[in-house]
Amino acid sequence: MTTQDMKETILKAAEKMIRSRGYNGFSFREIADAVGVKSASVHYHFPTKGALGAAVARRYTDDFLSALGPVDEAPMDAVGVQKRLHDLSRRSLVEENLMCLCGMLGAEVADLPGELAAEVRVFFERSVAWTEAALARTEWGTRVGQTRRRKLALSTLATSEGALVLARSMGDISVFDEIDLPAPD
Amino acid sequence: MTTQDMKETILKAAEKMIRSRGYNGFSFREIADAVGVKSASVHYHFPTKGALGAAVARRYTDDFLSALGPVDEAPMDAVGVQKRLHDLSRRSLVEENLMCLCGMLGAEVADLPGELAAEVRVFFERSVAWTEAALARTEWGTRVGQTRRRKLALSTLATSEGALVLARSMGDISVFDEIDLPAPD
DNA sequence: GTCTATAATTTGATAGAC
DNA sequence: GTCTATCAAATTATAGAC
Repeated sequence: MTTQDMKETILKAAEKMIRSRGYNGFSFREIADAVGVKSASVHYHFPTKGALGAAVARRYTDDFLSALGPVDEAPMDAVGVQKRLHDLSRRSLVEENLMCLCGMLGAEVADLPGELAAEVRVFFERSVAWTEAALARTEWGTRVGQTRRRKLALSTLATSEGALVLARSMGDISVFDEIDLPAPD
Repeated sequence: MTTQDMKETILKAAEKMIRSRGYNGFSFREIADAVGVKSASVHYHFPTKGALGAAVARRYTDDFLSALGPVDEAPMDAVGVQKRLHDLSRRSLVEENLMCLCGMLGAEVADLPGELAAEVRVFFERSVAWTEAALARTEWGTRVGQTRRRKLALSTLATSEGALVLARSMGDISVFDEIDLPAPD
């Protein structure tokens, strides 16, 4: 396995652990066990826990934006835009019972190393920006102003993050589907 | 200070720490320092961390439901009901920059002791039940069925929990107020 | 009830052999 | 690059003096 492959493997393992147990809920030793090396080797690739967390968040944000796709290929109706976003959360809940990485880290943000907290913020800023831009292309988006588009983007994201928390807390994945996204109007 | 007072003091300190840093982000020693005793004394009042967490959650849930007030004194319009709920989250964000205890614990739920995870679930069940019952008294609530009332209750709660995460993550409390609650219709 | 003292384990991180 | 070995600190929890 190349160095880059090992880095990728570690990032994947760390992402899964953070998304199910939080930043303070995993250790270098657990990561090491999961990927079949010793914890010193994990430190070789990522010097500190904060650096590992930040790398996980950067990669997650890039993957998330990639999964949303280019703005100019987004649905041309506002509800379709909302659904594309919401379905990403839904999929990770149904398929792996995982939180959104930044929904998890966002709750813990007051206790995170600065470099990681900064990445969480970037995730939300980029996600809001994507949604705003996609909404701007819809018929609804041309009728309303930028303020309204931003409000719908924030509201949709908040609903998705909260829906993950409720569904997992209540021990019933179907709760996620009982939750409605805010109507464009 | 009486035994009951000390228990209360410990519960308050623990609640604040969990709401800002999460269950895995506080320790018995920090609690002890905050209330001016030794960690062994905290163990005298709460034998394990799980028991302390569960006691914090029980107390929080009772306080939260008390703050909502009796269902028969809730607003008689659907939006008013939603706002009463949402304003509780807003207040703790603005006044103390704290998460909802169970929004925080809900994210971490997969890593919590069973007795604590059970209390988190109770919080959401009771909160949904209150909201459903309050909505049932409104004009809107009489027009729609129980399924729609439950959906609005869940959606409103999810939006509030998500709004706390976004506002704190983005380092801008005013984001909370940019987020719209789902319209009753 | 609170304390001192301590057990047993885990944590993030480093040094140095290979 | 990965390992063994280890460190210093922190963790949950308990025993027993006062």
